Amino acid sequence: MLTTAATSAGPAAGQPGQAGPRMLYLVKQLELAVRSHLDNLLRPSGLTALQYTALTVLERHPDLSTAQLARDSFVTAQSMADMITALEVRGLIERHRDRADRRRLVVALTAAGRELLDQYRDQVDALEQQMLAGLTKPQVARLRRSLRTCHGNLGGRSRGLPEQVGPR
Amino acid sequence: MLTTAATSAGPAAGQPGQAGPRMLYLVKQLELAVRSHLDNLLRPSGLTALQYTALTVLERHPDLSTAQLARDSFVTAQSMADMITALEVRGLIERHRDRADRRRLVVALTAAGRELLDQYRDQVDALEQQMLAGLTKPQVARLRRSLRTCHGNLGGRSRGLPEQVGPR
DNA sequence: CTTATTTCAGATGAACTGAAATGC
DNA sequence: CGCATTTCAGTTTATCTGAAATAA
Repeated sequence: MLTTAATSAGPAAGQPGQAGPRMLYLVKQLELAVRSHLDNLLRPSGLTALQYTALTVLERHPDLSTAQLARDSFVTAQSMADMITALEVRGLIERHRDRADRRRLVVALTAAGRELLDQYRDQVDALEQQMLAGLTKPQVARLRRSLRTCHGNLGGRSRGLPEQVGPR
Repeated sequence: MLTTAATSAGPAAGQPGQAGPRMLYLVKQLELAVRSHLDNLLRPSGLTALQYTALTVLERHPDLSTAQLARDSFVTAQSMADMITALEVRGLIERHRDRADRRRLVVALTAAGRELLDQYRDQVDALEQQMLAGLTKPQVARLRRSLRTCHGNLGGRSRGLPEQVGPR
């Protein structure tokens, strides 16, 4: 009853000074639900939620390197490289050397990649609307700001910070 | 630049009617950061964030079955059973048959499991405080309510709903 | 008989570690 | 030379699928 834990104090809550489940837990539960729905929705495409997310990031920010993507997703460069390779094999992205720094293999969407995103945009929008049902526009705006604040507080800007040192 | 995607409109944001990154994405990014910090914090214990979370759920709700835990975590019963077995081998939980329904193997914390939770409670509290830095008490309360609403909107109550049918 | 729970056995995929090659 | 990026090779771990046993 992970869910029930989130909706009642519970008879065994013996810890002092703790009112309800942790915020950390609520975040985790929500993300679990989101990923599950998103995976179901994307199943026909053969993409995982993580791969889809990577594509949307590349849509907003072309010409990122694999290493940059990896840092921001809290995975190793190798893991991200595997995922990127899978997307490349499917023809959804292409890689080419950065002229300025020829170490870097920058990644960009292909036309097929953009088409796939277009194909699922409405369904993903609908999922987001389902999630936010019952919240007013100002409430959504506040939620957005709070999520960003929390992310920033945990070192979310990442860029260049070692910070995530150990293995997962 | 997953993170940068969250903090700027981005030059390649060509989709109409979309202001900034999706809420789905912000939730994912925050959870990613939380899990990473939590895994780092728990590394000395040898527990993953998922295992730790399962222990806290059992602390609030003793005598849940493995199948119940699995449903609420959006994993198969087998996956959860593996994880529970690992915790049992370490002596952190124990299993016994439910008298009322002898199919069920209910799970409960052992004294060692409770000790481990006590040992990490302060550090996890501190992580939560770090995440919420800069938010006022009312803001935190609103965030909590919104997270619960979103979770509920995605079928978060689970109990008895098939709903999550397919494989992940 | 049907259903839920648990367990066994095997397969798969995603992530990791370590080391090497390339280029700044 | 030191550092970042990418890639190669091998391993581990977590999860899944399918099938069977138990009990309501």
